Amino acid sequence: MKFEAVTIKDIAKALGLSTSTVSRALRDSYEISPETKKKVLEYSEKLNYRPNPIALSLKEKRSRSIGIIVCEIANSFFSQTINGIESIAYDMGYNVIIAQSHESYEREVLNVQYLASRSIDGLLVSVSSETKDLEHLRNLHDRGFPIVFFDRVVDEMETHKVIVDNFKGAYDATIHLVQCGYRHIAALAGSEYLSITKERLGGYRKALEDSGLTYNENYVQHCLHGGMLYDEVEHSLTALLQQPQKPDAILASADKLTTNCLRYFKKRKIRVPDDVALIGFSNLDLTDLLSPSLSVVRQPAFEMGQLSTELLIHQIESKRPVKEFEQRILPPQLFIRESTDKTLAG
Amino acid sequence: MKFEAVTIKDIAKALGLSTSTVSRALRDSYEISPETKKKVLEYSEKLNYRPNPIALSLKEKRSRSIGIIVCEIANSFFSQTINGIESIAYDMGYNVIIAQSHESYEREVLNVQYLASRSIDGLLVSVSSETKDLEHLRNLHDRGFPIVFFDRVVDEMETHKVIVDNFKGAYDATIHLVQCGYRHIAALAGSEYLSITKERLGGYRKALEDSGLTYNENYVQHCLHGGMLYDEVEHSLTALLQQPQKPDAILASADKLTTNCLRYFKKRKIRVPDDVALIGFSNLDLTDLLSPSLSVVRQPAFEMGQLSTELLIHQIESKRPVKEFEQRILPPQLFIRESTDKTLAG
DNA sequence: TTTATTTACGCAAACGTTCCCGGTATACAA
DNA sequence: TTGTATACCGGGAACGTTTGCGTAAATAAA
Repeated sequence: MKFEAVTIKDIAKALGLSTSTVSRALRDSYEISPETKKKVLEYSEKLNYRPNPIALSLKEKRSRSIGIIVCEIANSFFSQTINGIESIAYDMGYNVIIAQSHESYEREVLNVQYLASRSIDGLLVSVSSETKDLEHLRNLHDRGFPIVFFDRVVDEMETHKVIVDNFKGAYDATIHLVQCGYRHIAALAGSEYLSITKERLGGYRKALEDSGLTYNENYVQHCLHGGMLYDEVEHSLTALLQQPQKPDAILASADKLTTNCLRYFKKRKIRVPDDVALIGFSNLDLTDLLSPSLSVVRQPAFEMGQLSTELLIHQIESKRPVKEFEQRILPPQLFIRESTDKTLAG
Repeated sequence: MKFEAVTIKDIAKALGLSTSTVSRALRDSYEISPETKKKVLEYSEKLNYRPNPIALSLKEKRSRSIGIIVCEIANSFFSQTINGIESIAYDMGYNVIIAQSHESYEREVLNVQYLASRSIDGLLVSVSSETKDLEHLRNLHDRGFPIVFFDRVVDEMETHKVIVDNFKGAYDATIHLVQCGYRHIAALAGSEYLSITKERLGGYRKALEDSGLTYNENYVQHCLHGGMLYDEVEHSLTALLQQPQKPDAILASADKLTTNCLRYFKKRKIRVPDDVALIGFSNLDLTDLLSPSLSVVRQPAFEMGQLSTELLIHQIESKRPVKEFEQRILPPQLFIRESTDKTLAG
């Protein structure tokens, strides 16, 4: 089932020219006479000639395509980020190949290897929640391969990084809870390996301390798979609610964590915010339609995608090795809705 | 900024062998002695040799990658489908390249051209809601290029197609509304060009007739962009609610249509289902958490992705041109929740 | 010992493209 | 006539890989 495309050879043969002449005519070289150019252009137009990017990639050792590795595209934050990435890549003439790790370290490694061997020119990465060993990426990075991290970055590698101010996001959310009168604020966090988890917990803790509340480590639960598995969330929440002093508010630090939290409460007929308040990091477009509507910390996902891609392509196209790396920190946005604010409840 | 990978030549030179010998040793050819094989294997292991897929693609005229064209990945149905596609493609050793049309015909054409020139082996397509001209796809298809349509298929082309029983889905949903006592059932439909729109409206109409209700074309509104634009939905709903006899129930025939419908009602403080009931096609994972929880027709998205991919890869790997095409129809599933059933309302 | 067969490897072409290094023909000045 | 630009074009290598064919040496069969 082959699909024969027309090549430069076909054109050359048909026109009685050499491939070099046809190639040059197509690229409008000064060495080719106007008549020949015209003939070649017309004929290749007629046959709908398209240069073979595979052959070009092989020759030029670059493919004008970049790889993206995320945990899930079925996640509002990441699909919005991908849209941002695409918009820039498209403008700059790059193609985008998306791979999902599904929060599995093993899949992430396989994807990195695949994409690298596939001659992509650069990589945009948000690591999986299982990832602690970075050999698969460091390997590439050490050899000068352009990598940009976004959202879930890693401290151990010197590259461009684009993140949101997670500390501030969690801090503001926690302060908001305190201002609403909650005093027993628990945190439902993602994988301990992730940078975002540490930063968000940092903001949470600082806000408690600044508010004169004591930080209680029994009030912090981790879900290794970032809320992807409902059972994990259920287990963590059950643990939290079994504390001697039941928490009256919860800060969930990831999209799926937040929604699965809500699902748990609905299942157990726990009223939000009356029995327990809930605020979470989320980029869902539907938070206003949920019951109750969700207070969230929202990230500028589209912009993060755009910015990361600009940094990456800039590095790819740089003549000399890039040694100075930037870390861009974007502001999160706080949205207050019914799940924390009793006065809003309908 | 080049990234030099180790090639078969490097290995050959280092070991004093020819490239052919190394190549054969790596593929475990019977023509190579065990000792040579061992040497080659060990050395290439040490250097972490990876065959260059670009070179392979050029030689074999196939890239072991397939293209996907959907309108949006930030859409539950499509991201679930993509997961299904990926799962099969991964098992069969294929890589997947995703492109989004964002419901734009122009973007769709560009994507098709890009992917085709990129030497993909086959294409999985769900057309944009603007698409009526199919030249960009027919062109490829006529030359024997494997294309499989899913969900949004087109009648005009003879290929494998995987769809859900849209007629039945809409029929069942409408019958359900009738059984709940609604008598003035309107339909909020997607683009008129789409197969799914026609089929779903067909089911809606038949159900009305079978129930002794008259079909009223003023009760049918189309949104060209399938609900992507809130204003479009608002406009359509306003038109529906301005009918002399206001509808008491609405069947929305796409994901975004359904959620934007709910958003409209919430904004206007129209109570669901008391003022108007709502049921829609949707693959959201959060329909149970919405306020009110949504009655939906759900599609087996993951399975559709799997099935489409199996058909596509089968065609790609078929020795002789495939002339007999299958149309697979999967059953939709009806979920009854608060938005239509007053007895469930909390 | 001669001939046939097997074993183990190298050579070179091919995939589509670009580009360096030539070459030839015409025109014009010396 | 010779020299020398200029304009235009072709040959062939290279990118990394596979594979058909050729062939030397070693072994088996005669």
